[in-house]
Amino acid sequence: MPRPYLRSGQSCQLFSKETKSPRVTEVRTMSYNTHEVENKWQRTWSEARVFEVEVDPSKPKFYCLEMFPYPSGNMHMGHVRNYSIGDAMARFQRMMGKNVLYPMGYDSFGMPAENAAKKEAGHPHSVTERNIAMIRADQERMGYSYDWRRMFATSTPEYYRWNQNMFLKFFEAGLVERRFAPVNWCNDCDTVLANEQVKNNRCWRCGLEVVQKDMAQWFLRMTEYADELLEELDKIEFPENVKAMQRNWIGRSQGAHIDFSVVGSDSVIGAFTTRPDTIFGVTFLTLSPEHPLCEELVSGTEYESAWLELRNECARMTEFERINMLKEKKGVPLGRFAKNPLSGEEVPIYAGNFVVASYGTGAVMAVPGHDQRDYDFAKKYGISVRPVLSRERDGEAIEENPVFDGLGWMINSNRESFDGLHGNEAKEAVISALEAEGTGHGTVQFRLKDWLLSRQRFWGTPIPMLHCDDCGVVPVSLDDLPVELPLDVKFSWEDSGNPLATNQEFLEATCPQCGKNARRETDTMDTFYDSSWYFMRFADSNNIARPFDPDKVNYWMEGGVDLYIGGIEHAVMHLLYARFFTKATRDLGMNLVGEPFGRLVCQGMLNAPAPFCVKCNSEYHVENFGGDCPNCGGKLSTRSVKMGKSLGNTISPGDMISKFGADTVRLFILFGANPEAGMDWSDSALEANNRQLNQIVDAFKIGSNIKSSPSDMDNWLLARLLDNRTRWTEAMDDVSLREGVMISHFEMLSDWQWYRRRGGSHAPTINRFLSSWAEMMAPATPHIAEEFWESLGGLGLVASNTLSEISDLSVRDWSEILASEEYLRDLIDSARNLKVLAQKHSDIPITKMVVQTALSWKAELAYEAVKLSRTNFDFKTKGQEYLKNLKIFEKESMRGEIFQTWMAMTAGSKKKRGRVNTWSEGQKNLVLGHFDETSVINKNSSFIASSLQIDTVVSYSVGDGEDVAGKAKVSFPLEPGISFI
RNA sequence: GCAGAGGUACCCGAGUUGGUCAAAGGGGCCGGACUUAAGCUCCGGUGCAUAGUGCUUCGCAGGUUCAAAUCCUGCCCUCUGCACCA
Repeated sequence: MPRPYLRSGQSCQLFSKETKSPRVTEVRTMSYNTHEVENKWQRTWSEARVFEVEVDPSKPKFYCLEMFPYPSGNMHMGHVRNYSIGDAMARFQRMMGKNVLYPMGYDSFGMPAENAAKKEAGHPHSVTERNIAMIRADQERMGYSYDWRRMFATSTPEYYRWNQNMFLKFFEAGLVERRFAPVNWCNDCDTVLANEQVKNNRCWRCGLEVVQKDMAQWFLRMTEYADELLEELDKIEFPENVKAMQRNWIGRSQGAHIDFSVVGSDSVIGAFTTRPDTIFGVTFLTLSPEHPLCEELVSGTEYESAWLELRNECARMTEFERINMLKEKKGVPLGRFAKNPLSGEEVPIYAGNFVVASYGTGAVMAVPGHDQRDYDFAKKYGISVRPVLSRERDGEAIEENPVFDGLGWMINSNRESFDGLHGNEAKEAVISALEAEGTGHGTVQFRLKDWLLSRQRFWGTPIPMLHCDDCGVVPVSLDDLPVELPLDVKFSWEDSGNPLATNQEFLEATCPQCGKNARRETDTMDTFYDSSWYFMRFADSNNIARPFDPDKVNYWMEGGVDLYIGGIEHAVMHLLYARFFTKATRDLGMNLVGEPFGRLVCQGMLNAPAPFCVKCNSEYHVENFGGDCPNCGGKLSTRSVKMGKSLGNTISPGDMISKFGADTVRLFILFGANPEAGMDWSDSALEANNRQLNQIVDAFKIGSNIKSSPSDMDNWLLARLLDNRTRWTEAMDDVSLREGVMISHFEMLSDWQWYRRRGGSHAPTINRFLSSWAEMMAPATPHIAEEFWESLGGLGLVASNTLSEISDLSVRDWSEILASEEYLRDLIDSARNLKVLAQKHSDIPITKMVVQTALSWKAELAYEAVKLSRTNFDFKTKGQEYLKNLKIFEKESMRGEIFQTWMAMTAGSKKKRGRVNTWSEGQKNLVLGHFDETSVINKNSSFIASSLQIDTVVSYSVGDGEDVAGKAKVSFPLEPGISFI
């Protein structure tokens, strides 16, 4: 049973306040008081608590989440786009009857708060609190439907105590490690960085060049999960580029670890290679200049100084120099030799600037015969080249440049049984031989490193560990959590480093093992740790006994977050950490799911115009608009580039809301581009969307004040409603928001306008149409939709209702009324074009249109053709035979014309397909139903006449009147001959 | 160099299981209606031709097909990520 969706006897008061102004009554477009409307509904929603949800196993759940923001002050347009997408989907899924979890929180630990605190000599805590209040107010102003009860900030002890709690559990499980390691250090930020946070050897945050330091650091053993992280990428619904980036980052490569013993020494050089099948082609080894063995090998020899020079050069090089220098491969001999474990050959050892210390073992077995880089190196230093793979079976291995680096057949092995093996078989044979002789083994190498977790910063989660002189490194006991950050800390530019390190009160602790004094760890956690599990906390935000209740998490997280929306910049870091974390907590028994995110949508860039110099190919700050290029003095043009502070081409959401209202901003954002696509900011497009919204307001105003009289158009309107809503539901379900909004905010309006133009005016139909329309508008423009809903007397709130039932419409066959209207539209369209042409042949203005519809035998033929086409009749082979047996075909004089018509209907010509293939279902129904074109045209003659701006329209079947302008011959079923007088 | 995404009319942008595609929608521009007047709203136009179903077009060049924006091959260009990764 369809749910009743209207209260009876409602009078319409839609925006009656607006009509007070005498000016407005003249203006045909209604505008509305956005602030009043938006405030009113935001208040109503909040009071009715419609967005508050709880676990309810009887309903399907939908977890809609946006990457929570770092609170840096006011909300910016990128946020607006992110949340407008999420909110539309959350609201849509609620309408679809889902139990929707849609939370918001703040990722509030991090460096910027420290810097701000220094600037104003305050505390990061107060800076953060203030910023959270600002961004939250902005979010509320946009009307986002969050369950605010679940809100939290990660910088509160209520949250970060669970960071610590889980850290200790990871520690117990052996996932935490403290070790000395060469780390990436940023002088500006005064802290180490994880590998993921170094971009082109620069700090991801401040851009300063990263230097290497050796320090004791805390690691999370993410590499334990490397395989699973890689393999499950195939199963999850991430965009391809994100998957590619993660695969790239994890960088699994399969190969062999091979030990080369150093001649005249006990040392062994382990090398990783993906091509063990080329082992017989090794003619030298290359170590990274930093390799510890280098020093040992050259110490006290004539080679020492050259090596030292190379090592120092590599160590002090800036990034720019390094890139430049690496165009040239450079190396020095170390004066020693290593023994190839399979061939027994002794090959020279080099140090090379191109060998990366941190990848693999920092040593490369060089095969110049089959590796381009090794080949170039060998040629430069006069080292021999030995090809050991052939392109063909039983072929030769030849030295060539560029080298052959594909898989081939082994040859020139100086041991039995290897020659003739190919590709993977060859690799396996070599590995088995190495394993049998204890000189190597098959192995997998990852580019992914363990997660370097510790930061030497204040504003983060304190790592809950203690340093005891007697017991060493000891975990804080679970009962002593949280280890809180002290609030009585002053920040200033003079003090560099971590204030925790000098805070006596914080530092002093008691060792839980021996009871003596201990020193607290002063490193805090990388803030990516905070965001690696926040989505699970949202399932149970206010739990004070544990991070989250497993039952709640398992309900909400089943299959992962259903829709996760955020920026592509987190493709590797956040998304990889969170995936790892979820698997780790799963293995601790805290949750069932292993992959945190189901469908991931990465919103596109938001661009805005900025001055641009074509010649210099660079963009400038907006203050240069109208001026000349600061670089070359040439004329500046405009280009759309990513919105950002550096160019000043930002748009303030607050200003836009004040000017046009939240609904217009949301409509613009959603209509401007699909979520994944980049989008350009345009003031004129924003204004156009505002006009569109005002037109809709106008439609509702007219629609609820109508004199009622039924007509055929009512069925048409309901048919359009059914079609639109079906397509809308599909589009929205697929997160194709642009398409969804196009239907709900554009096509619905133009259908409404056509209905009105055609004289539609029936209150029950209109009510039905408008109330469904109000629902369809709710995800994108919720405030105005709610206003419409109320004015129509709808029950409850659109925000909490499920979509009203329209299945009663779908049982009816609307194709004929749709086709008939389409016929009329097409007729007017072609007549309009023809009229222009006809006018050229006439000296006096055209006043009359004559429409000659096709003769009945043509309609009969069409009927036969359509009927046959429904049975998958093969017109090509059997069509002519069928035609010849028809009664009409008996008239010999007409056979030529009949044949032509039949062919046009069925087989078509080379260039045009037969009508049975091109007619829509509705058109076919018209043909089958013996659609009376003449009477439809005559019935609508005055409408057609006014559309075409002529006086009279007459229609008759060919032969029933004068053949004006000889148009009888072109008449065809559904394509009448049209002439103008 | 490797990987991923792309190149559609003045602009943005849909369309890519081949056919109803001269190609949705929006912006801009143009015309008409309404109006004292519009920056509002409504109707229409916006490749060329034409009293009609014709021609040319979807980065460039070929190919498959009765039929290509859509499929295949090669090339050019743009964006993004990774990069002496062994």
